[in-house]
Amino acid sequence: MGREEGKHWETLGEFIRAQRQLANLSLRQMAELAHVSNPYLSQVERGLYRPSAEVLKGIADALKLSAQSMYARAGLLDNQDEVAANDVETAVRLDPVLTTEQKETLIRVYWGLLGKS
Amino acid sequence: MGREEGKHWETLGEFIRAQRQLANLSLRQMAELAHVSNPYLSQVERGLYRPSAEVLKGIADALKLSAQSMYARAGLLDNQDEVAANDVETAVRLDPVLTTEQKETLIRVYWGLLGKS
DNA sequence: AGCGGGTGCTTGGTATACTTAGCGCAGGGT
DNA sequence: ACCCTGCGCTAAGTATACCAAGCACCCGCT
Repeated sequence: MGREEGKHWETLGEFIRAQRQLANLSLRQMAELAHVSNPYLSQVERGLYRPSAEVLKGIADALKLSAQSMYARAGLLDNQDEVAANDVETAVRLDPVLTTEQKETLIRVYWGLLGKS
Repeated sequence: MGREEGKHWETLGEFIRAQRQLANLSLRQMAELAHVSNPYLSQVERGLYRPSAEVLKGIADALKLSAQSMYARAGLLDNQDEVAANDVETAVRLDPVLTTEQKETLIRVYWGLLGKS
């Protein structure tokens, strides 16, 4: 009844699925990593269920991203400045693997996406 | 099977109860603030249940604590790798401006530069 | 004596998170 | 052809988070 929150959940599922495919993981592989069953993960990805925080953390671990960003995505962490203030640009510049030119192009792409010139 | 995690839950309940009494709130008062029933809050405080993240956030709000410290207390946030998470991927994922698809493409470009498939 | 309103706790039920077994389909070897 | 292995999804069940109603007790009032 009364519980009518935002629609974070649908987009959360899409987000998880996108990240999983980005990591080239199958449902079952990731389900095992996240310590959940594969059908359940499937339903979570399609927005049928809102996973508990434990599961969310497992998923975050499996995807190797911070639990914080997961919670933020799920709308469980409203305080946006609690989420680290690491912006894309500095992260790119700090990357130990990329060459300088690669960093430039990547940042250029980023700026392009932002619409900045 | 072997889901044998730490005993954060018992101490979490004690913690919540202590904070509640510190704020001079009765069970029912705080239950209303946290949008849960008072019997349930009672049981949470005595460690009978492990509350979901939503409830945890409600409690944190009611106690005017950061949800983050609540999750940390509940063992849902491994504080170690949270600090070190300034690689490019997570930075992109945390970006507040980009859309999900844009993040995907950007990460794909990044992976491409790295030579990973 | 009785009320009325406060406290925290127990009980029984409902909603939903989560699992195990199994379906149907696609691609690769024999 | 036929198996095998992998994919994602469905169906049906179990476990548990969560709630509404009510109990027992205490304290201040009349």
